[in-house]
Amino acid sequence: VCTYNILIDRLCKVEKLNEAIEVFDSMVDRGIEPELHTYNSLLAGLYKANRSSDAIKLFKSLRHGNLQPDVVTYNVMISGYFKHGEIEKATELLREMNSEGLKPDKFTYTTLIHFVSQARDLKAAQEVFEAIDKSGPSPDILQCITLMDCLIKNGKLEEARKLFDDIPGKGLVPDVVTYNTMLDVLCKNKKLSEAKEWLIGMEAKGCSPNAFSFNTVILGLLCGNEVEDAVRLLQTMLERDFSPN
RNA sequence: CCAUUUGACCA
Repeated sequence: VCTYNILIDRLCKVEKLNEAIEVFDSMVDRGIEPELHTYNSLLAGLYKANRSSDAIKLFKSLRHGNLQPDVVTYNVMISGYFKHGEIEKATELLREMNSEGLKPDKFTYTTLIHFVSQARDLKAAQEVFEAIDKSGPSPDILQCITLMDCLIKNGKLEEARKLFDDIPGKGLVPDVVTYNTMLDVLCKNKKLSEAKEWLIGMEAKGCSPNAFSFNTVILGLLCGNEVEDAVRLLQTMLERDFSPN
């Protein structure tokens, strides 16, 4: 069974979905019970291939079987619905998961914030965030980032900065992505020199920049006509085996 | 010490 799970998962990742399904079927034919992981992998694969109807079918067959969907299963389904704009279905699933006594976890929350931020519903995003802040376990760093991103996209750059300053106060440590998000803020704000300082500063704090960091700053420099610096950064980037974009 | 599944940042 382990072998099958790995196989199916790998096939999904390589986007050889049909083969994954074949393997899945042959598993069933042999009387091997797929476990929840198997379903979850397959569901995620189906959504990546935009085959939501198949995913829904699979989800239903799972529930009619003797397996209980777990939080992961719901998360996959919910984000899948969101991606296809089926908001009502997604919220319906949320309710359902509550009634089954399953608690939304940080993945669920991040998905929620992400979605409302895409809908440019800043208020809703902040509400979700505050709800998490109060009720649940301390907000995940990803939730802060997602909210920051939402603020940026709505032009509230200063608030995004403020949120960043709050992060250490919540007992969270800014990670690479947090820095990347801030770099993005600074570039969009035309604070290029600050962005460059941050790029150096984050490294000094033991947080090595990744390809995203470089891409963000290089792009910012180019927009600000600081081509020379951009080129210099590009070279640094190549020295570190990052591929430019 | 290690099998597999879901969320975030540039483009």
